[in-house]
Amino acid sequence: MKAHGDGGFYDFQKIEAFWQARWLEEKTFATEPIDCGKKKYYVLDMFPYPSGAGLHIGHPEGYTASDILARYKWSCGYNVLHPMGWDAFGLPAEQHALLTGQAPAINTAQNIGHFREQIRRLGFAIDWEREINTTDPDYYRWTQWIFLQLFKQGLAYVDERPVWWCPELKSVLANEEVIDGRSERGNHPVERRNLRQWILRITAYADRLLENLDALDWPESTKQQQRAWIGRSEGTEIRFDIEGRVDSLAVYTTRCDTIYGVTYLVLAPEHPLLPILASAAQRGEVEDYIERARRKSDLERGGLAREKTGVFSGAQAIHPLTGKNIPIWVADYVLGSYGSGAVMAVPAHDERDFAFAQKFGLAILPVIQPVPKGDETACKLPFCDDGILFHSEAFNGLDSAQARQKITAQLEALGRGKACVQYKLRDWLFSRQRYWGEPIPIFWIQQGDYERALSLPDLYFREFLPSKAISYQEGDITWIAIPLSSKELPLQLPPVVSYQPSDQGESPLRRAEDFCEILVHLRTGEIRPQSQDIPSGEDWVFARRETHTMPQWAGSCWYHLRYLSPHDLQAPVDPGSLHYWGSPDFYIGGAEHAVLHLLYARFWQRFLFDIAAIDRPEPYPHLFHQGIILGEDGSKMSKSRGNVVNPDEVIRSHGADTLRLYEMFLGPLDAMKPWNTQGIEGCSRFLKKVWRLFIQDDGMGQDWAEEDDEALLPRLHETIRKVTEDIEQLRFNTAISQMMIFVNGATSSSLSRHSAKVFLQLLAPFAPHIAEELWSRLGETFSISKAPWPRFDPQLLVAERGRIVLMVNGKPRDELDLPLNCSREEALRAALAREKLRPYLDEKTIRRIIWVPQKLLNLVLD
RNA sequence: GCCCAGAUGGCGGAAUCGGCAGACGCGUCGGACUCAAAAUCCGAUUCUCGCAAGAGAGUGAGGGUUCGACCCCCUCUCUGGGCACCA
Repeated sequence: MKAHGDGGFYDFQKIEAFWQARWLEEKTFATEPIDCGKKKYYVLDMFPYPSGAGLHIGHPEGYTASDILARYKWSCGYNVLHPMGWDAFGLPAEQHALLTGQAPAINTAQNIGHFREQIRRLGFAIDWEREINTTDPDYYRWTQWIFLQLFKQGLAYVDERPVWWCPELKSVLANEEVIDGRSERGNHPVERRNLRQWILRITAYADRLLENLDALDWPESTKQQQRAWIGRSEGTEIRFDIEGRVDSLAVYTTRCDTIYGVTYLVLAPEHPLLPILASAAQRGEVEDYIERARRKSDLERGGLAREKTGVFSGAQAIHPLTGKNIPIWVADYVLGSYGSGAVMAVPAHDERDFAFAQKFGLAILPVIQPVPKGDETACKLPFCDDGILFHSEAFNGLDSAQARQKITAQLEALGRGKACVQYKLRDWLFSRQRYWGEPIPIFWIQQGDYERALSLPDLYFREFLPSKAISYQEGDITWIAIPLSSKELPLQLPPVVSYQPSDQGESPLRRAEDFCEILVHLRTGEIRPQSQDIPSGEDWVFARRETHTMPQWAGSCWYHLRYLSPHDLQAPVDPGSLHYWGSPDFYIGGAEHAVLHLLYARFWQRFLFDIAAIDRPEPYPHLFHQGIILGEDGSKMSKSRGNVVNPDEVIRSHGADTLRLYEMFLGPLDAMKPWNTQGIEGCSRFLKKVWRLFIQDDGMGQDWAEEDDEALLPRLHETIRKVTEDIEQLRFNTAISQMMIFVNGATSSSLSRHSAKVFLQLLAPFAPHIAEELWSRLGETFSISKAPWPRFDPQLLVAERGRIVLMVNGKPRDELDLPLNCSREEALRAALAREKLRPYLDEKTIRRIIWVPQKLLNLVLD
C-alpha cells in the first residue's frame, strides 16, 4: 500500500494526509492493555489551552520532541502511552462569551476541534482514545472530588482577606498570577481588596514540597525557582515586652547575632496591635499613616522608587537582653504578610533599616565588625555580612554563626524567644468569581441547621465533612460550608443569561437563581430550587450554593493521572492502571510554569499520596523545558512585531515532516533559537534527497545494490549509533546532521536495500510520513514505527587504522595513519621519519613525548 | 542589588574525562546542466599576509594552570531568564 500513484515526485501533501488517516483509523498508537507483559513508557506533553488563535510555532517543538521519543520507544518494544488533551477552562473563552453571548462551552468545543485537527496534521503518534478535556463534567467530577478531599482534611478554608483584585478582569488572582503589580494574563493593573475567598493550605506542604525537590530529575533553574518561591529561612522569633502594657510583640529575624544593635522596632501598617498601642499623642498620625498605606498600590509600596516612609507610634518596647527602652515605629517597608509583621531594626547591619534610620534620625549602633583579613580595617555602614561581635556583653568576640546559636539559646532560656522557620510561600488563593471554571462543590447552611444536621444519625453529606467546620459571618448569620457527597458529583455549571461578573466581585453563577438558592434534604441529599414549592418536613433546610469557581490550574493538577484510565467511573485513576503506567517517564513543556502548574500539581499529588489515594508522591520525576522559538528578527514572536510564523502555512508549503525536522534541527531542544525561513529549505531539500534515494524519476523504486559500498557500511553503523544515542539524550539536532551525512554519502555510492531500510527506520521518528510511505513502497509491513529498532555492530564501527596527529610543542604539524594498537615507540619512530616534521625538529632536543593512543603524538622541545 | 544560564565564522549551530576548533545546515562565490530560468549536481567558503607553497592569529575581554585550554581556575564585560523591602 502506498499513498498515491506512481508519481516520481515527493507529494508530501497526499502522503501526509494518507498516513495520518491510516494511523487514526487503525488506532496504530493506541496503548496495549496493561497485562500485555511489555515494559511501559509514558511520554507526557503539557496539554495546551485551546485558544482561538490556534497552534503557534512553539507547540510543534515540544510535541515533536516527545513524539520522536514515543515512536522510538515503540520501536524498542515498549508499550507507549502518548496522550493528548485540553486544558480548556479559563478566561479567554469567557471573554469571548462576553463579547458574543455564546456559551463558553460552544466556543471551547470549536477551538478544541481546530486544535485537534492541527495536531493531527503534524502526524503525532497519539493515543486518541485517551483524549481528555478538563471542562468535561466526567473529568471535572474528579477535580471536584479532589477538592472535597482537601476540604475534608482541613486544607481548604474560607477567609476574608486582602486579595489581588483585577478590575479589568473582574476577578481575584493568586500571588503566582500577579507580576509586578499586574495580571499575568492580560497585563492589567491589580489592587488589594477584602473579599471572602476559598484558600488552599499549600503552606502546610511547604517543607514536603521543598524536600522532595532535590531528588527530581528537573532543570536546575526550575528547581531553584521553586526553592526561592517556597523561600524557607531559619531564624529566631523574639518577644519584646511593651512599656506599660501586658502584651508583647513578636519579631522574626535571621540575624539574632545583631540583637545588641537593635535601636527601634518596626510594625507593618497592617499589624493588629498597632491601633491599640499607639500613644494618644501619636494616634492621629499613626491612623493616618495606616490609611495611606492601605490605599497605596503594591507597585507604589514595593516598587522601584521605594523611598522609606513611616511614623513613630509613641510606644516603647523593652530590649529582652539589655532592658533598655526602644521606640516602636510603623513603616510600610515591613510586610504584614510575612513572619509576625514586625521586625527588630538594626540599622548598622541592614540596608533597609539603615536607610530608614538615616532618614528619621534614629540611632545607628554597630555591633558586628568584619573578620580582620590584614589590609582593610575601616568598615563602612551598613555592614550586612557575618562578622565578629562587639558591644554585645557576654557574646563579644563570637562570630556571627556561633552567636546566633548562643543568643537563641539564651533567649529561649529566658522565655523570650525560640528558633523558628519561616516560608515565603503563601496559601493558594483558589476561588475565582468567574463562570468558566469548575464549580466549587459546596453549599452553605445556617449554623442552627448545621448543628441539627450533625445530630442526625444518617446525615447524607457526612462523606467529606471536615472535623472543624468552615464558616463565615454575614451580619447576624453564621453560614457553615457543607460538602456535596461524591454521589452528587459532578456539580455541573448551570446555564446563565449573562457571563458578566459584577463589579463587587460576585460570580456570574450568582445570577442562576435556581442553582444558588436551594432546599436541601439532609437525610436523602435531595436538592431542589427554592423557587419550587416548599416541601414540608424537618430535614429540609434552606441553603445557598457556593458560586465561586476554581482557577484554571485545578484541572492541570492531576491530568497526568487521568490519562491512565480516562474513562474510569469509580475513581480519578484506576489503581491497576496507575500501578502499571506509574509516572511520566518524560514530561515536556515550557519553563513559564515553574512556580504555577508545576508547584500546584506537586502539591495535589503529594496530598493524594498522603491520603493514600495514589502510590507515589511526585507527579513528574523527569521534566524538560523546550526553548522558545524566536521570530526571524531574533525577538519574541508577536503580532505587533509582525514576525509570527504560522505552522499551518509551513505545513501547506513544506509539509509536516519538514516542519518537524526543521524545528528539531534548529538547535538544542532547550535553547532559545530564532526561526529562519531559508533554513527550513535545507530540511526540505534533505527530505527530497531521501525521496530520490528511494524513488526514481518515473516513480519506480530504486534498483538496490547487492551490497553496500565498502565505505558505506561503517557509516551506516555509525549513524545507527549516533542517532540512537542522540535520541536517548534528546540531542535531535545532531542526530539529524548525522542522517544528512549518511544520505550525502549514500547518494554518490551504491546502497543495498537492507541498509536503505535501516536508514528509513532511523528517520521514521523524525519524519514519520515519508518514512512510512517509502517503507510501504519497499514492500515492508505497516507500521515502520513498530518495526524493531536497528542495532549497530561495534565491529563495523572502527576502521583498522587510526589517524594520529603529530604535534610539535602542542601545535599540529602533520598527521599519520597508524595501526590501532600501535605502541608509543612505533609511533615515535614513524613520526621521526616524516619529512614534514624535520624542519621543526632540527637542532633541538626532544624533552618530552606525549602519546595519546589513537589520537596524537606531541613532541615537546626545548 | 541578588541568584541561575549563556557568549564559537556572514547566520543557526558542532566539537567538552583537557587532545586536529568550525561537523551539519543556511547564505555567499565559482562551475556543470539549460536557449533561459527553476530544480538538481560538483567545488570553494574563520580571519590576516602571500601568485603559490606556506606562515601567523583565532571560541566575549584580561590573567592563570598545563606538553596542550572553547573545555579547568581567578577577574571583568555583555546577553537571556528568575527574584526583588521576605528582616
